[in-house]
Amino acid sequence: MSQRNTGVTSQAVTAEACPVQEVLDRVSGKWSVGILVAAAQGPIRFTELERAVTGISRRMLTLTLRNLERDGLLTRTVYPTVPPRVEYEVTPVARELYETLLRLTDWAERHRTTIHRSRVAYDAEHAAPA
Amino acid sequence: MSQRNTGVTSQAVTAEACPVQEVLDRVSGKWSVGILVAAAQGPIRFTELERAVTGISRRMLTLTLRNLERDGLLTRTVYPTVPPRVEYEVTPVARELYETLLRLTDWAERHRTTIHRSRVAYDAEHAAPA
DNA sequence: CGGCATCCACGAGGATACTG
DNA sequence: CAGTATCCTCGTGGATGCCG
Repeated sequence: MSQRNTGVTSQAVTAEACPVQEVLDRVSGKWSVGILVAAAQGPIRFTELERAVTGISRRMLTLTLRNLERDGLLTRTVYPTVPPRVEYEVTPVARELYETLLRLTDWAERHRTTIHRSRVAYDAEHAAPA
Repeated sequence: MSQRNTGVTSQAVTAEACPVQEVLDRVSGKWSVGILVAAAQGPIRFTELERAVTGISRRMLTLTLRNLERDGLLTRTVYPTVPPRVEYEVTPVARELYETLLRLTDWAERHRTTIHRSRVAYDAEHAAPA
């Protein structure tokens, strides 16, 4: 997820998969969702985001913020005060996305243990053939 | 286990984001969804998948397949016939995931033009300050 | 047919430092 | 405070070749 997406390898995966892929590409990048979630609570400042999204670097925060803004998922408001103050806020579109993301969360939570068990079983069967 | 992991880089982003991130990580990798969609139609063979998921390499197909199988999203059935025959089939859990993925598709389609316009506007305003 | 192993290219993203 | 710029690492995934 860079400002200049040179590697747009996403082509026609499957007729039905295209739109999904599109969303996934937009939401991917490991930080987008975190930022979206943090901003979903209400207007939030740059530094606040930096602290809210654990582990993100200044660079990636800026980059991801720009992308989200570009896609119309976040609005950027600059207050020309002496200590600069910038606030980010999710748009209605992003809020809708957030809602559907919640479905995914739900799915993840419901099957978390099942998946985990599946992994353990798989690993046991494939890493310890003895 | 000298293989490289396709896209399982789960981390702690934000308390609320964790589960989402977990799903996203599992579904990311650019091929998982395509494979899931192709397999959702019913049992499908390796070569069929290779053709169904446009642009995927043999390597990535195998890798992603393994990950999906490991997570219990796909079942792998080997028929010990003379020309080897392996069939992959989505599990109920994966089918549920597929359903929620459809919500995302819906979101993407509903806001596709909006987002596209937002991008154009953003680019116009930021790349051509004149 | 259905893989796995190897080599390699590229770009996402971390660390660090500087600025308005 | 809110970025921007630069360097560098390393994971992701493409290409190719061999094997059961």
